[in-house]
Amino acid sequence: MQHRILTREFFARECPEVAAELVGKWLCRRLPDGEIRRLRITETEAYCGETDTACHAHKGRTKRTEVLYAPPGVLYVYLCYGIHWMLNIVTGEEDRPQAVLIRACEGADGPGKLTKALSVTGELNRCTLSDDTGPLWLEEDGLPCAYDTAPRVGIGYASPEDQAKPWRFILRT
DNA sequence: TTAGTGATATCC
DNA sequence: GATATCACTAAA
Repeated sequence: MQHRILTREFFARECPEVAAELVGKWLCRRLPDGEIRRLRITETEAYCGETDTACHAHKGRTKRTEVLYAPPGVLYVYLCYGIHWMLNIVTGEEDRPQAVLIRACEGADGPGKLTKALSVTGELNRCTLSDDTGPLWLEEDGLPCAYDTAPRVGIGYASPEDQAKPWRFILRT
């Protein structure tokens, strides 16, 4: 099976669309020691713009959320609860704060475990997704895959309408 | 169910 | 400067 590396164009669309299509793709990471690890994405969530009260950027641009306004294909990595790194990929046009949270991969259930398994830390924040010579990239295998949708989790602070949005995408196995 | 953990945002 | 919050996990 020929794998194709996802390019910038893939991420230059509305984030629910990108989040849905990322399910079943391969997250590829070159570890600091040079070892390459590839994991299939099983779960994503979309965080979509200033109008989405669940999105970090819904209150506007700050030092932390600035990276969400970057061009598509940029990584947004931040620390949660002082322990866990969260891995996001910026989508949509530049100046539109949208991102897809990679919630889980095959063999790494949960966003904190995922970044631990791939040695993803704040060092990768603001990095641009690259090809297979860089620290992190994505591949597709061309196989169609089915997914289920569900409301997002852990966003109790968002408005009821935004909490109800089916912007969580889970690989159907 | 709850403790742990530290950056960020929001208040003095 | 201080403190309240947080897109989580592991241990019990």
